[in-house]
Amino acid sequence: MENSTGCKHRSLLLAELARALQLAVQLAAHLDQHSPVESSKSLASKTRLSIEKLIHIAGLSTSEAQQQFAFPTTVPEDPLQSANKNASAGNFDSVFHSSCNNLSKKRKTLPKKKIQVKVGSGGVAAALDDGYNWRKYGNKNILGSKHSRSVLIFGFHLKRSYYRCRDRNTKCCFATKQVQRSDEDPQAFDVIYHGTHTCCRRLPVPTTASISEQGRRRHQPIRRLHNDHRLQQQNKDLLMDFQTGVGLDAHESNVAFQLGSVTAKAMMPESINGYSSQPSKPDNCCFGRSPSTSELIDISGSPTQLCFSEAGLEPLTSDSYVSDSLTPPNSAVDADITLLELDTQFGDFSVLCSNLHYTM
DNA sequence: ATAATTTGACCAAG
DNA sequence: CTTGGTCAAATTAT
Repeated sequence: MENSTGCKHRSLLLAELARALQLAVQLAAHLDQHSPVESSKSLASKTRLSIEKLIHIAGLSTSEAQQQFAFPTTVPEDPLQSANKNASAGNFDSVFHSSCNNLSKKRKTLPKKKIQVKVGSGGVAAALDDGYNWRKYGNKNILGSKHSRSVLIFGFHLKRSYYRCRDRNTKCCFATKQVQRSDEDPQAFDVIYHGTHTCCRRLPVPTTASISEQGRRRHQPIRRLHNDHRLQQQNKDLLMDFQTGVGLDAHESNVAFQLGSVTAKAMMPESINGYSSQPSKPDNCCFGRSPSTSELIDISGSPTQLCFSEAGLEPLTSDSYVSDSLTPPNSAVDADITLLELDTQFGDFSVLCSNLHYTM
């Protein structure tokens, strides 16, 4: 029984993969032939939707996939809209709505929507911002995570956070979501939606494509979220959690930590804390001390990449990009290097991206 | 003062 | 007995 369900799930994935590939090929052909912009846009949009659907299917258990994709023509425009559409198809939230008012501490066994968001240059909070107003009402330590080892190294436990719609009382909006770091990808977050919103969205939803777009624009000027102090606060909190996790505090200057397979060892300048938790200062001024010259370096602006290596901590500019600036001064040294990317202007941070091994 | 988040307790499902 | 989901008091931020 489970085998046949699993096969169907796999078939669903493969069929959608083939469709995504076909769309991508068509799009490439359109671009080569200088076809009308509108048709290219349309193809690009279809491709994006197909990929979003793939991500969604991949995130579902086999039974959920069967349940939710009984109507395979339903292509989600975005995670939340998809939830709404399935609801209108009577396949997702009719079930939920029939019992959503039965609020209790009972474990939820109702249908849910799971998506995965990657942290882009906009930071964690921006990546998790789906345009709705959520209120956190609890969190739990996650047990049995694949990353529990890294988590223990960090000295804290991975948590799942529980959010409910802020319009719960005013508009009887019983949508909830859970957020936790992905087991597969430490840079990604799993977001599980329960129920649909009866309230209105605050902002356009950042689609998976736009999230990728944010990633692509990593080195471009950012003109967003200036007035969203709550997002900035969330970013700051997440950063503080991270700092606590790796043992960074105002008095510590040495750090060695591991995130998954990524290891970093560094002598931290005392002013490392100046790199962070300073969002939205009027002049966005952030300084770090160069390990080689002891000069104060202005790393204001966003995003800033700092290279942790045994040589110390150095800011990277877009001019001196990874391949150049991470070349170890002494080629005989084995270096585990990671990048800590800090969006100092907004207090965003993300730990990225590579396990750059130099063995020469 | 008010709003938002954190945290431990509680209850039910597995 | 363990774990998931929620509540509500306490704490923290604005």
